[in-house]
Amino acid sequence: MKKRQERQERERDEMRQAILDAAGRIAAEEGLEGLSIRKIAKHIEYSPGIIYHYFAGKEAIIEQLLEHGYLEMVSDLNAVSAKETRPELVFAQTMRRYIETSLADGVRYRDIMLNESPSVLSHTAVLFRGAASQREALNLLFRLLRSFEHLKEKDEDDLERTAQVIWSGAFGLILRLTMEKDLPVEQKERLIHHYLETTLIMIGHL
Amino acid sequence: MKKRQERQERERDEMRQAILDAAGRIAAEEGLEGLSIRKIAKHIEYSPGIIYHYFAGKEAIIEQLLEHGYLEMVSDLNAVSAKETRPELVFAQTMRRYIETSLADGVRYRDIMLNESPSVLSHTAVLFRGAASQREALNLLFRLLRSFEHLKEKDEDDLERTAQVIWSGAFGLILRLTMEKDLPVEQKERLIHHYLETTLIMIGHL
DNA sequence: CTCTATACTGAACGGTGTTCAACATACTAA
DNA sequence: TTAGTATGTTGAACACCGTTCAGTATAGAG
Repeated sequence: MKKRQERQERERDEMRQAILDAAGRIAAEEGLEGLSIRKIAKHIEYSPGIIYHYFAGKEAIIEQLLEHGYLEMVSDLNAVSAKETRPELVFAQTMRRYIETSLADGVRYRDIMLNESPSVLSHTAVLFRGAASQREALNLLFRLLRSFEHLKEKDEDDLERTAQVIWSGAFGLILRLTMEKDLPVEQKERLIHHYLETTLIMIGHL
Repeated sequence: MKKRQERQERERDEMRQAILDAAGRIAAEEGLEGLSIRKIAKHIEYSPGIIYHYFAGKEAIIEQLLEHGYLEMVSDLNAVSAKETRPELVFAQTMRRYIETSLADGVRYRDIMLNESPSVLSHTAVLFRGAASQREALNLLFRLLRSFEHLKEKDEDDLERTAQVIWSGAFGLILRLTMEKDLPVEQKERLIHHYLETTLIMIGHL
């Protein structure tokens, strides 16, 4: 009978999830750098040591946390691009959503705590590590590019690199906008707009 | 007589510099996250407490460290752009240098220590905070753009935003290249090339 | 020769991630 | 049913960390 094994595994997963949930709540409230093993332990009402039976260490927990958040976001982006059909609009809307969601998350992680630079740093990390599981997002963008009429036959590798360049651009833009946190909303908007516009110009002339 | 005051001030500066030097050496050897007040203290053969007579805290030291490195780099870029005159070439060479120097720094900070993700994080921080004192770099890029014949009369704000978008793109590209550390050199090269090319296409059609 | 400002120490506070011997409990095999 | 093993769990300990601060030494001013 392997019922036991199943249940054991399920319980293990539940514990892992409980740890991740606690970690998520703490990170949301205090920022990533406010997250500590001991706090998680207190939250789930166990002793700190136990966490190492379920995760290799703090890093592993953070990694899981960020990966989850990031994948959630990408699936969100996919939903957007299903509604519209004109390539330029799909592109613009998707990228805009990506940028805005990232910024919103940034505020969530940053403004809650008064602490200045370490949190900025942690936000950078969020984006950064998110990007590590980013193939999916890149694929999305790749498909987006393919949907442009004049890129239908373009060389695969070239298009892939173009996608990377565009993605990197958005990535950098988000960092800059996060950084200059006191930039008026209106000016942020203009920067995003400009980014989308110039990128579309570029796409148009490939 | 204020000779005394002068000397006192000089000594103060020397101590500050000694602290920064020690911090720099440690950061170069162990990465930014390996840097600690206590290690600095040991390095300069003083007790940890004294450091707080010269700096507000660890953050302040790191800030100084990064700002210094970043400014050095920008002045380096200026030197490059003085030699060549054709706008496209100046642009390409400057951006390439920026990217490559950043990557080289990345390796210095990362590969020396085996430790995986925290150092990646710290590298991100290097670029990120560097960017905080980045007006200078942006100005450089702005002037670069102005040197293109067809942009001579372009709207100031528009060009400024274009510069920001381009800069952000490079920024993001560097992060991506740092991230995927195992990418073959040749492929990195192709990505950089592609970035420069597409960006130039974009500039050409503004 | 006091006095005061500055430099400096070293212990302490309250954290951190991580490890590990020991114990408890649940389940299997005899 | 019982002995034995695998798993879950604890709590103390280790070796760090940034930061503060009472107290001491030292050097220059009056």
